[in-house]
Amino acid sequence: MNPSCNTCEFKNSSLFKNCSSDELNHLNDSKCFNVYKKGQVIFHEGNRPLGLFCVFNGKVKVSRLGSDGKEQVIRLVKKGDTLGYRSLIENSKYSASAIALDDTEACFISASEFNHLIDSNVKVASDLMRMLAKVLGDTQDKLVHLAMKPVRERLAEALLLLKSTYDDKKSEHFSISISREDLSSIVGTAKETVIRFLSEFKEEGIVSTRGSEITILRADKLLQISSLYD
Amino acid sequence: MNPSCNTCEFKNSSLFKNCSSDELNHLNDSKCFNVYKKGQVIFHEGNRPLGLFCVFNGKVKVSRLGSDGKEQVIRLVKKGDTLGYRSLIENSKYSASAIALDDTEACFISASEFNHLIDSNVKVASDLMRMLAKVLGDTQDKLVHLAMKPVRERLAEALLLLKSTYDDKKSEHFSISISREDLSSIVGTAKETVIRFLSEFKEEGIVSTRGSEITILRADKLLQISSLYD
DNA sequence: TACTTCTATTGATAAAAATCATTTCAGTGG
DNA sequence: CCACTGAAATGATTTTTATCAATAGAAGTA
Repeated sequence: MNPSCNTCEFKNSSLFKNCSSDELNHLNDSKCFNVYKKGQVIFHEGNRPLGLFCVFNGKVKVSRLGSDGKEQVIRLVKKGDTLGYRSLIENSKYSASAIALDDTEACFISASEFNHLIDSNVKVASDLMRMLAKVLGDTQDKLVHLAMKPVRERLAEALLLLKSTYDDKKSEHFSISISREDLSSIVGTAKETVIRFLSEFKEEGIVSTRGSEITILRADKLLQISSLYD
Repeated sequence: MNPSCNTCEFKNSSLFKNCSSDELNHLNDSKCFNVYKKGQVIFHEGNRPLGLFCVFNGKVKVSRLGSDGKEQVIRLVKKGDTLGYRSLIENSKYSASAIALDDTEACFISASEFNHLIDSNVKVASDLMRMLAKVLGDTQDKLVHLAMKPVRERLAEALLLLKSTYDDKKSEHFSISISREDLSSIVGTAKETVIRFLSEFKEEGIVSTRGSEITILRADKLLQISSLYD
């Protein structure tokens, strides 16, 4: 159950891929394995970070809440991803919350452990820097698309993002169970608006739904729709 | 005219504040001082970065263009700021263009020089990392506000951003000459929409305009307007 | 099974913003 | 100084999206 860093599935792909065996053992001794139920808060906006999370399994949304209760998803996190490093680096409070979209397991690594690691292993530090640069680029993309694309195209893009993030190629068509509320928070629009365009997609045979589960039948068409403005 | 790194105004505040005198001399020998006219492109979306820019004077917008010709400003850059580092770190093409909003002077530092510096001086690397984290945070803020706030509030925010970025406290009221087109690209809306709300602000005595010059008379009111939803 | 509750869906309407058209204004060059 | 040009400003209209209201459907529970 509690995975060991030295045999972890993500040993060669995570932020810690350039750690030595010793460093991994050390991480393993100090880390703390946590389980979160769907909907549970992993960390909360405004709190001070005590360390970072390495997601072992599940799905997580990083999002911010407006005073009117509206939510905007900033990032989707999947297994193997690191979570909560930005505030840690900046030494500031969390500016967003992380909430499990599914039952999720994550290892917690303390701030001191993490800081020690990036101070002592230049490769990890430079991987971290590249990761930051990549996430910054992704966020800029989001910003530009939010400003320039209409909802229909952003919805197509969001569905493709869900697919590219969470598809583990186990079945012919990618399916995901996601509330319309969450989906609208990714797209940056109202729940009803998402539902309407989703219904359009259904009529066009691009997706199908059963309850809250959405199945993508024609990713090619979604790609076409999403990139009308690119 | 051509400033020396060792006596540069931004020696103690730039990304290079933790360089040794030797390192600064080395930077100085290899750097290249450039002058850009207002409206001139400093680097262009899609090109490969050859180095980074350290802005010595002027104002720069970093923005992306949609296929429909619409522009979205991602970041405003002022003197003392570094420009074009994200693509360099990611080793990818520029995802946005940098365009001078005013006559601008900037020093160009080659990629190899820069990479050598961050490999050899851990402090510079960690400052760079913190800078990335900060810019990422700012971009996430932008994203959330774009998704949640109506135009009137985003315009108030944009005016405050211009003030906080470019005000050098030389006069009682901050003034800036900016085209309505550029302003609307910062806010993420249409030119006419910006003009309408700007007219409202004028009627309310919050700003005044003369041609393309905007003067902020009541920053406090702008703050109030911009944070209705925070 | 019947009931309860939550969520998805659809419809009607209102609000916000974009677009198109026109007029006014400021700066530029003869 | 005046004509010219491009940008700012305003008005009218359309499009897009949000909001409010009601219905239908799924999932869990007694």
